[in-house]
Amino acid sequence: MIALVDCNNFYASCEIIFNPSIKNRPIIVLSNNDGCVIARSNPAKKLGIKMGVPVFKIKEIIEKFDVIVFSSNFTLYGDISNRIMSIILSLFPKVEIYSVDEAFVDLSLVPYEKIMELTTQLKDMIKQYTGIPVSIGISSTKTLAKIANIEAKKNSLYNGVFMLNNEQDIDAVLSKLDVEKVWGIGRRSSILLKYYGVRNAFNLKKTNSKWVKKHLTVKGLLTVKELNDEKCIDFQYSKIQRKSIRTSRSFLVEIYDLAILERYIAMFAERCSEKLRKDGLLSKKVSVFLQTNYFKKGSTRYFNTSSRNLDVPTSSSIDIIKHSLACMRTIYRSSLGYKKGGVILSSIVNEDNVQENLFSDVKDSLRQKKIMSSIDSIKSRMGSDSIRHAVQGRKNTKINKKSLSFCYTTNWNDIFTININAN
DNA sequence: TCTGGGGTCCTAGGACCC
DNA sequence: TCTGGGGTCCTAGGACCC
Repeated sequence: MIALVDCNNFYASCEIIFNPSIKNRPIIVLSNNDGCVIARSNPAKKLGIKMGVPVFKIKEIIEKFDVIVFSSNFTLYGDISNRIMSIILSLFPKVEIYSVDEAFVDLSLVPYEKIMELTTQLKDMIKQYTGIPVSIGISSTKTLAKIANIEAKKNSLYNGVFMLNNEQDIDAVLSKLDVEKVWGIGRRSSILLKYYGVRNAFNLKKTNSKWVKKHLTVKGLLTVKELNDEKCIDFQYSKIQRKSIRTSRSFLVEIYDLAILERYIAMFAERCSEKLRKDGLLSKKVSVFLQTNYFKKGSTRYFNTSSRNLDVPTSSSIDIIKHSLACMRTIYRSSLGYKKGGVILSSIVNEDNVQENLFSDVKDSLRQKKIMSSIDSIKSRMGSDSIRHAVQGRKNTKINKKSLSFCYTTNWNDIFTININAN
């Protein structure tokens, strides 16, 4: 059997840990620039606030119902996530960390009659140690465990842990589940499926394999097999090497000025190279994209990317910034205002697995390596703002976060203070 | 006024080879 | 009248995930 452990309303729950008094209030967490809703507490869901809606569209609801609004505090969520994952790993050796708030647990070594007891214990432990409520769904394949998890969340009778294990029960649950809710079936596929009368997960389970492969590719076929109790999607116990690294942002206002764009692109490029170095990786391909505001009616829709293949893989900010800026200039059109941009690194290889070029300047790359490690160590001691490339300019390229909570668990200055009054 | 960010995988079609 | 057959590799774009 496989268990899927999934945190309930994760980002909202993280905010509640340090503000217990808001536990039963409607809470939403916003994306970068405080743009749209990316997490909601249960009371907020009940108010009809949908995932992904832009804040300005629900302004009235927020005011009327006194909804509590947080900017996203990914540092906090990341740290809480790490704590939860280590609790899971302390009880179960075979775990796949699937996302910031989800993990698959391989229960193949757990005796069947012990499964409910142990998973319930895990749920209680996470709640006690971190304050985060989780739901656990158990079944024979990942896809079915996902569905069991939906059930565990939906029905409070199950007390957060639900096992889906005999065909009759499975079919009963599947026939009540909208096909779009199935893991792997997205918006596009569900439109197609519904057009052909495949409305719920049970219909999908019974759909002809050949038809599915033709219309939904092999991925769809795997999903259908998993619904039919056939394990197809393997566990990934160890972290596999990343294939791409991206840093991108929406800008608060439309940017026309090349010099300002250069600052942003340089900043993105540097972030990307820092991520590379942190993982001991090198990249051989740099891409940059720019995009105009496609929500604005009547304005030119422009999206373009430009890439460069490098002779030798690198993780040097100097190189990566240089190439990113060169790419950016080839797609920049001075008449347009840009709303979003980003840098993507791909063709990623491991540091100690490099194919050097016959003509590469080994001396220079060693020199750059030293510079980079100096910069990294200065930043780790003095803060990430302490040193920067000239092209990034002196001003901070800030994004809007009006309602940011503290980094309670990762920053000494943000640690809780308790005043005890002797009187 | 105002609409996130970071990933993965698959496929069709182009470019190339003999 | 009439123009092969069998491959590989790469990439852009689409669909999906959280």
